[in-house]
Amino acid sequence: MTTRAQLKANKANPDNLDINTTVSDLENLVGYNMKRAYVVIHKDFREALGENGISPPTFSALSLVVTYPQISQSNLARMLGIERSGLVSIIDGLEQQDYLARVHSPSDRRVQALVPTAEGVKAYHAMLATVQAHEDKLLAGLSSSEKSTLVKLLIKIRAAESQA
Amino acid sequence: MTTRAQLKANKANPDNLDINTTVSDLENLVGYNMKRAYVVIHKDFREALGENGISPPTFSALSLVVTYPQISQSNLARMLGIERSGLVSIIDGLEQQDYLARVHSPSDRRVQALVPTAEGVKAYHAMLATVQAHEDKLLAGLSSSEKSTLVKLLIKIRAAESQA
DNA sequence: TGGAACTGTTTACCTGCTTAACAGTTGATG
DNA sequence: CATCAACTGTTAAGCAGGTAAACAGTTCCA
Repeated sequence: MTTRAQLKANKANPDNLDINTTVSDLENLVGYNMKRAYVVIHKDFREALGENGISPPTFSALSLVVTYPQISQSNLARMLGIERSGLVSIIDGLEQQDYLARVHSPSDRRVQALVPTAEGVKAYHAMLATVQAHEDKLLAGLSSSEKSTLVKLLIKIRAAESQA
Repeated sequence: MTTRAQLKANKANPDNLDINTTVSDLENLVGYNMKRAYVVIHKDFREALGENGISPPTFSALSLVVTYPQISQSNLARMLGIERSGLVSIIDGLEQQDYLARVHSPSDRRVQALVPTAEGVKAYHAMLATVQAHEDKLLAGLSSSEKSTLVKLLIKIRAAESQA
C-alpha cells in the first residue's frame, strides 16, 4: 500500500522512510507497544457503544457493581485501581442513567452501597455482548489461544506491580 | 464464580476483598487487561526516569528523532499516531532542553526538520538503557520468549486497526 | 493562475485521572 | 468513656495527554 503520505514522507525525508516498516528502539519496548495497541482497542470500544455510549472506566465500574452488588465505592475504587475521588463522577453518571443506586448501609452510615437497578443489569449485559463482539472482530487475526495467552501475560504484568 | 459467602465476607470485612483474585467479566476483556497492565508499565517508566524525567510521549518523540534525523513534525506525528497539534508542545519541551533543534528545510519552507543535538543523542541513549533495564526488571517474571510473544501480539493488534 | 493540499501553530476543549482537604462516622485504646 | 486514628464519600484544583477547528504560509498540479 503506497499512500500519499508516504510519497510526501519520501520527499520530506530523503531516506526511504516507510511508516509501516519502521524499525526503532521503540518497537522493542513493551510499554510503547502496549500503549499503541491500547489506543486501537480503546477506539474500537468507543465505536462499539456508539455516540452516547459509556466510557471504558464507567463500563468497568458498572460491570463490577453488577457482579458485586452492594459493593462500596471504596472497594470498587480499589478494584479498579483508581482513587475514591475519581470514582465519584463515574458513579454520578451511572446513577443519573438509573443503572444503579446509592443506598445507605444501615450497619455503617459512612458507606453508600452501590446496587444495580434491573435496567442497569439489562443494559450492562447488552453492552457486554456488544463490546465482546467488537473486540472479537477486531482481534480476528489472533487465534483463540493467542488471545488467552495475551490475557494471561497482561494479568501477569499487573501482578508484577505488587512485588516491586 | 463468586459465592454468596464471599459477598458476605466482603461486606463484613472489606479488607478481605482480594484485588488479585477478582473474577468478573472484565478479566476476559482484552481491553480492560491491557489498560490495567499499561498503567503498571507507565508507572514503572516514570519511576525509571525519576522526578524530572521526560514523559513517555516525549521519550518516544526523541527516540524517533534520534533514529530519523531531519524528520518533519508531520511525519513524526504520523509515526506516533497523534495529531500534529499535539506534537508541538512535546517538541517545544525537547527544544528547551537542547535535545533537538528545529531547522528550516531549504527545499520546502513549510517544513521544520527536527535534528537531534549531540547532547540529545547522548541523553537519549542513557535514558533508553535506564528504561530498558527497569522494564526488564518489572517483567522478570516473563521469559524472554513470553516477552517477544507479547510484543508480537501487541504489534498485530496495532496492525488490525488499518483493516477495520 | 487558481485552487487544493500540506506545513506548523494557536486556541479552546475534553477525558481521566491525581492530590489535598473536609466533615461525618466508626472502632480501638488508653 | 473520652479521644484519637482511620475510614467513608465528597469537593476543588490541577495535571497529562491528547483532539478538533481554524489560521497563515507554502507548494504542487491541472
